[in-house]
Amino acid sequence: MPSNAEAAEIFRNIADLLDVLGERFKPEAYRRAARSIETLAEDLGAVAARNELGSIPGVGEAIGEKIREYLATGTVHYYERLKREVPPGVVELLRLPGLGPKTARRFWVELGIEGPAELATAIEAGRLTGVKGFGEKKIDQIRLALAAARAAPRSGHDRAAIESVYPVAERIVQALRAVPGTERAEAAGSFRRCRESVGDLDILVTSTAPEKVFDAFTALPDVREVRVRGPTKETVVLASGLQVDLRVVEPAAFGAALQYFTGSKDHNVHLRSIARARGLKVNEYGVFRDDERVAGRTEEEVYGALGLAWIPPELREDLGEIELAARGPLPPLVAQEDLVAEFHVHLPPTASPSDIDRLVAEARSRRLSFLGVVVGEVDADGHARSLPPSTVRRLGAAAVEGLTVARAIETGLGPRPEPFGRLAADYRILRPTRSEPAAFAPPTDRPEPLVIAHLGAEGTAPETVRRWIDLARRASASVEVGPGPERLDSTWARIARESGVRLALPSGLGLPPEDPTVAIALGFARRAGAGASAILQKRSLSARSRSGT
DNA sequence: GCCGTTTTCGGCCCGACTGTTTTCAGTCG
Repeated sequence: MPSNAEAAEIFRNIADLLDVLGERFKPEAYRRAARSIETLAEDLGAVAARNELGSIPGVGEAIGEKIREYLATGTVHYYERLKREVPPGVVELLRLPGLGPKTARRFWVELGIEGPAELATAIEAGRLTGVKGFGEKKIDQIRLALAAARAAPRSGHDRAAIESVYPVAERIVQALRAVPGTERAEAAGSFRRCRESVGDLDILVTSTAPEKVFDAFTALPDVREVRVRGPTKETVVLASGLQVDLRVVEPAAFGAALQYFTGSKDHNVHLRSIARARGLKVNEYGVFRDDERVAGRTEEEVYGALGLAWIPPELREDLGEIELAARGPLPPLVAQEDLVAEFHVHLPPTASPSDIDRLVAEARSRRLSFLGVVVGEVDADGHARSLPPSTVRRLGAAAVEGLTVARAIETGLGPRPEPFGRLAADYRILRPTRSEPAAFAPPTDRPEPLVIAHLGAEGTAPETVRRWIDLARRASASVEVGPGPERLDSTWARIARESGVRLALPSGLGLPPEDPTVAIALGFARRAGAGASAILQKRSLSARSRSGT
């Protein structure tokens, strides 16, 4: 079964092999294609069927042909040939930190070393001593890297889920903001772009006393190792294994540095080619014409100097956003202040009328205009439970000026469960079940589903998710987006949005202020290119009731 | 191998840091 992920993996492996073979530009070309394919919101097969492989950034004639070969046969001849040319162990050498293609190639060609085990033996036998370019420190470094790789064979390439990085980023940024001399401190990189997973955490600081910032950074409680420390950057590894890069720049360069360290790589490369075309140079210190800095203090300035509108970080993947920004300001993406409706709140079965009062009070203080509370649900075993009748009654009378209060039931597909027969509900939250593949038709019973939740539940096949999104479209329902295994990530959110399905985002009601769920859900929706109109709102509901029943 | 307000050929982002070098190569992001 061909998959985008496997195709990307093949092209990445081809890049590594070409690297070891000493190719100059092809490896990056294959990696670029791999990155594009990975973030594609659609199956390669579907794109190929429309004859549109060439529209994928970084995919041209040659790679397009290899994709078609892969889709048809499951393999790529070119890849198989390269694998026969290079011993597998030589590619493994590339995984060692500090050891790149040039060195791996030298080991292989000059010393006949064909893998990590042979390299270790060679070092212990003193075969590297006296070889040009290998001093004592370098050899020690390699020995340590080999030992680390033996102890944890697959570490170093793991990416952390963004929700787990949030508290870490928050803590570090706060700590650095507290350092005397710090003017600004921000997390950048894929974290700021709100990617689902984060490889390294990038932190950017402007300060009048950089040394103090580096000292505070090194002294953070969970720093396990300092990997690099220079006058403008430092890299540490936390106890969790997360690598954190810190850069300190002068305030006049903050915008340029933030832009640069937010990436993505492809986005930045594209920006620079535009700069060159205009006789400009972009780096992390600013936009320069000859030696004169023409922009740098803010990101808006940097984009402006290149003739572009500012681009939200979540869109910076070089997937067409730059071309859009060249034509004028981008349409606004959904923002925190658009999240004025909460459609999916659970209360414990023991909830009392006064719990309702508290919930309503919180909804008002958050300026929500809609509050939907689950009053009855069917759990995974088919057992139904509902809130006490007195609580439900209180809910019915809870609406206040400016706040609509609604009752929801949450069920799987199929006939409405009997226990809810007399329970008045305003809408239904549908929870997909994997065991109902034949039932992909819009339910006709009332109330109709408004939200499809828990869709990303672990183990759900992509094809099934696709069918649920299609069901949502036909039923005019929305799908939940956000972090965690039970909501959809930004790639799926984009697929949903592009097929006209609204996205349901949490409002944060009932969550502590430091909980990142809302920020991440918002980030995913923004990555999907969603504006406020793509989000399920109170008015989406009123529009439905007017046109329906 | 890709790509084009610099190009259909000839480029391919740019700088920091480390180690090994007396001026640079390799790696990394």
